[in-house]
Amino acid sequence: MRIGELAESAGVSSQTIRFYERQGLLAEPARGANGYRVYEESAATRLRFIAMAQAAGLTLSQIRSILDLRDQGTTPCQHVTTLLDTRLADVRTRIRDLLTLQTELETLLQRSRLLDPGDCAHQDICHILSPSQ
Amino acid sequence: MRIGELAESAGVSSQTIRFYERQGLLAEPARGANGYRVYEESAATRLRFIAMAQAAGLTLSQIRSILDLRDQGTTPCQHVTTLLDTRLADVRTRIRDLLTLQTELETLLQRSRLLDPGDCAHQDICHILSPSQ
DNA sequence: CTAGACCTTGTACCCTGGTACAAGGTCAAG
DNA sequence: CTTGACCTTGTACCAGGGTACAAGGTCTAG
Repeated sequence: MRIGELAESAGVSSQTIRFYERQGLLAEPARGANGYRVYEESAATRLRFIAMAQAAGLTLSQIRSILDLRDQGTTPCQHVTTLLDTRLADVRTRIRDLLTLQTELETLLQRSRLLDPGDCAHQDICHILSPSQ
Repeated sequence: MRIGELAESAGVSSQTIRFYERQGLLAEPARGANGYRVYEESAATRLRFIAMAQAAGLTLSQIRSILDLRDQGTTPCQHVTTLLDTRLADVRTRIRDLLTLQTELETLLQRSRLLDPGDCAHQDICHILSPSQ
């Protein structure tokens, strides 16, 4: 399988595959007589794994750490669990922060409906976003 | 007021103030005989506004667009309202996405508790993150 | 034999909001 | 007169996940 076919089957670009290779996510593949990269089916599996892990919100370097364990022959399940746990905590924190921000934005927008732009003083820049809550 | 004092009073670093100046968020201030930047009180107001707008989730370039209107003598309220409206929609979308991700992560972690690492096959890389949901 | 679709490498760039460092100038206190 | 805290400019760098482009090689169909 050449890089373009692999890219096609994984739904990424050839450039992305070379990028992943540089990042250590994909091993350097065999080369044909012409110097073209020649991939085995396992590369497609690996790309699918990367996509799954990205969808779970892991970074490429975290994903690499998983793949490194696997390549060393270690079952990475415990590490994966730890990463997902940490990620879940981050997501929960982020959700809380965004809910707070949502409320804040709603308050500001309500204020904007009540305030008259004609009253917006120069020194405040804009009275919607002013310290006097 | 010199840059260090302004920075202190605004809770940012001197470097950040120079960065904002380069980004067009702060006008170039007057200079003392020694070449030092000399700020008026209005610079502190402006920095406070920037901090407020950042807390509302606006980007520096959006904040600059608000400040530009104000500097041209236009009341920026309508523009601010539009930006906050758009931002609120983004925040809501982001919250929905994160809630979906949270559920997904919980599902994966539950799966990790049920699966035996000893069963994790090499070709899957890790069975927790495997396509067979 | 040539067009065009593919492949190679290397390098630079995108965004965002800064941070870090170098090499030098200025000023007040001791 | 020196030390240390401050200031100046310019430049480069960080994460994260790629994308873009240049300049060239290769292969296949017509």
